[in-house]
Amino acid sequence: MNLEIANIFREIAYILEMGVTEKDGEDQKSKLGLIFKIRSYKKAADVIENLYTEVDELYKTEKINGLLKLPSVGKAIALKIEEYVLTGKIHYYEDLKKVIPVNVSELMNLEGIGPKTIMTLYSNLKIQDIAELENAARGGRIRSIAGFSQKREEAILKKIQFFRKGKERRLIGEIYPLVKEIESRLANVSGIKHAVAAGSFRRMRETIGDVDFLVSTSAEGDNSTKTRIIDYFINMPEVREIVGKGAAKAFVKLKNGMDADLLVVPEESFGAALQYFTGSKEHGVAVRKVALSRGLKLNEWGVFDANNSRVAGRTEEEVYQTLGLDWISPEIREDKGEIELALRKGAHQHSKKSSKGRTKLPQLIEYNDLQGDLQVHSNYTDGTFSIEEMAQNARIKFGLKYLAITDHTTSLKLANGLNGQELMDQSNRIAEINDANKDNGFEILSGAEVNIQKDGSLDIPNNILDRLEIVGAAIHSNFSLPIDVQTNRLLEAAKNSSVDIIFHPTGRMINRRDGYPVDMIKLIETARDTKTVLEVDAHYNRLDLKDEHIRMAVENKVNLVIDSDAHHPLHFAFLRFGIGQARRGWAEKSSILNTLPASKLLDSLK
DNA sequence: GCCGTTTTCGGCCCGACTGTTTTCAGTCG
Repeated sequence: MNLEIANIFREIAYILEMGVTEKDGEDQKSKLGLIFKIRSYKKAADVIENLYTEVDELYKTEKINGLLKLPSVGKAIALKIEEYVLTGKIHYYEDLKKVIPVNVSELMNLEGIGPKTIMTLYSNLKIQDIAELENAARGGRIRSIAGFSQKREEAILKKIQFFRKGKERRLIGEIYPLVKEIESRLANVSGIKHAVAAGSFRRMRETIGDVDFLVSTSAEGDNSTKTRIIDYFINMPEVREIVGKGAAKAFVKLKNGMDADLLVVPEESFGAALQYFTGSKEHGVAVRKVALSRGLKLNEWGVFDANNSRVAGRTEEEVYQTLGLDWISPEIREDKGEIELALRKGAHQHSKKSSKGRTKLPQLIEYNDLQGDLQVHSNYTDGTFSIEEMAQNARIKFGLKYLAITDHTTSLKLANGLNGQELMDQSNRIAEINDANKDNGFEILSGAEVNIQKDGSLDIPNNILDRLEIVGAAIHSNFSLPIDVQTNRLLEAAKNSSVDIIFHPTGRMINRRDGYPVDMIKLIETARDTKTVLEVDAHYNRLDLKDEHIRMAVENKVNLVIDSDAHHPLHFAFLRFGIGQARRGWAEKSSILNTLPASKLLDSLK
């Protein structure tokens, strides 16, 4: 429901935007009014898309007043939401569609095509969607429109190609090594002082659309240095195509299909540029508003006072501080309450953005806070290495103090799941290994990743499970049951006295499948009441829980763990992505049990 | 169309690049 409404509001905004400059007769003032009306619809769309609760639920309990409490939702938009909830339609939108029957949302997917271009294409050639645009371009009809050239026509065909290929966002784990490699190479180019991959990469988002490299140079005004840096960037071996370049910027397409940008700034602007290019867009907009409210202006070159002289910009800390804000970790820069909490006392009070009783920014878990890993697989099942090899790598290469071997259980035939007797044998083997390595300060815990069956029962009896130290339960089958049945399976598992942790609670695979439907509020409440731990699976194609669920769990005082789900010794590196995910969910060290030493961790389980 | 310890009117985030209608509108992040 929320996504449908958000899409309608966004489409309304685009259609209004298509007509803005057409109103020649109208004065500048009403034109401006329309621009801000458009912005209002877009803002409302963003808010509704990101809501925790469905608007029809909200409407059911609080009627129109509930809608009006949402930020960027006023009377006109609330009435339209109400209309959609009650009738499934918004007649204002239907009417606009009658006048301009164009699939704007689809055409907007083409890079470089915006509302104005879409309007021109429609009024000249009656083009309504990408298929018709492609036909017109192939037939050479685009170039006949005033202001369009053959070059533009070819560019459009190219953009359609890119769209067709699927501009899928990359999983952060897939591109992490390459981005880090480019980042460190840039840092070593002479003339560059700092080099950072900013954007969603720095915010540790699950998926990355493009990478923004930011570098600073001490040689201010020295254009030859900047040119040399830009030349270095566009000539890197990873570059397939140069999309564009200016005096201080360059855009390229990498051989792996990903877009990458470079921005070169002087050292005294580095902090402001880093703030700007880290985003998110919403966070940046909100921070610039804070600047305005204090009579300052913020852009990528610095913070400027009323006389337009720079008062900050060298470091990010300095930028935030000058605006009266505490420095905010990149992972939570989403304008979801962090700015209100970062405001130093005295400023603001009434905000529609809630942060559930918080008065300060969270002290996020740090990237070196984990002491152990509680979901690790060995060659007893579908892992590729022995228990000893996994343990040795965790200890020596990744600095961990303990891990739990949690191989699959019997009903997971694909993974050669262990039965009760085999689990006991493995547990004895683990005891032997621990005995033989008493002095290395590392402990292997016995465990299992038990299957939750269709009715919520487990495929290993409790009297066996109770002899293991870590029991994780997970769903691996029957994904398409309805939400109430699926949720009940998980609730039954959580209520099981032998189950310590629910592994990868939603079962999703990013970019591949959505996961089974779960009533996450019920699961979180049950986890809280039964002292069951929820896992943040750190494998970059899972990252399960999602950030908003982590935040809900933390607010409800549910304990979490971050596990690599390692099937190979190198997979312990995935823990970084799980920590990033936990940080994006506002998790503090105290919420994550495997930041504790093994003995205290075991004491904290049910 | 939304918003408000400068509140019911008059504001609303900002700059770079592109292509071309050579002075700026359109698009993007």
